[in-house]
Amino acid sequence: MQLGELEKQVLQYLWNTQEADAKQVHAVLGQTRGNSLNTIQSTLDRLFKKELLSRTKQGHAYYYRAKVDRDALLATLISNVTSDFVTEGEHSLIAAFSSASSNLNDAQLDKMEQLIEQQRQLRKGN
Amino acid sequence: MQLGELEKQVLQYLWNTQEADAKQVHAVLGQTRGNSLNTIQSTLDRLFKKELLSRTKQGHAYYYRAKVDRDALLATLISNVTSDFVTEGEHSLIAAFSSASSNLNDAQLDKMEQLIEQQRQLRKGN
DNA sequence: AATAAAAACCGATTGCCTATCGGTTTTTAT
DNA sequence: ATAAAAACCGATAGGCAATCGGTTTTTATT
Repeated sequence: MQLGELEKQVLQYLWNTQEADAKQVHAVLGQTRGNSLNTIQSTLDRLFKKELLSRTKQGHAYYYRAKVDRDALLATLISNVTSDFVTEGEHSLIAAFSSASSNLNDAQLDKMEQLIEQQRQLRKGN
Repeated sequence: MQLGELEKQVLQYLWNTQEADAKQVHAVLGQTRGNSLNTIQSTLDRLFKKELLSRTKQGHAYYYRAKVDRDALLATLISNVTSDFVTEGEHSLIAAFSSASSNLNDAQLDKMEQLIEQQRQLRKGN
């Protein structure tokens, strides 16, 4: 799944704003970029079809919300872009990590371990 | 940088084969896919221009080699696809992991930790 | 050097996707 | 019933991978 520039900006905006209709998005992004309201509408619709946004009709207009949070999107994008290079049964995030771990600094390595430990704790109860 | 299906296959092939000319690649990939030699040539050239392959003329034909290994490519791809969403100093893998860790099983969690430890060991020497 | 064969190079086409809007239809509110 | 708002439809442009035909350049042979 390929994301264009405007699509990314719309996502960013909705992560901050929770909910917005085309008009609002246009007021903020379309204005500065010089897009028409229609362009914003199309973009919202495209993101909706990609299942990245959800929408509900409130009164007259659709109100859009991010359906995935940033981290989940990152995980999806990473998975998409790496999956063809990862062998069956291997989790793409793990493969990705083993590919890129040398690019992490010590603090990031610590952070990573911390997240693992945290996840383990969560499981103890179940 | 967007990679197409054939481009990915060519890269995979060259990671295994070290070096090959268009004819060889065609014999292996083009044959089964039903591509012409020209198509393979174009693809090799495109990958060359993307700096993913290097080439040298040996005798008559160009011989291509992967210029980046799989891990480096994955790191680049991940960076490309996520860079617009991460702030300076942040690493997308960590963000992605914190979102996806709950989808990993215990063994995968162990594996992950193992990779971290391994990376730490690598650093001790430097 | 002349010629044939091989490989590289060029240019065009198709298909897919984002961006962009104009114009039309549908919905909603007054 | 009408006007305003929003949604929907369809079309165009631009970018990139895939695909090749055809031409030029290079290499090897006689």
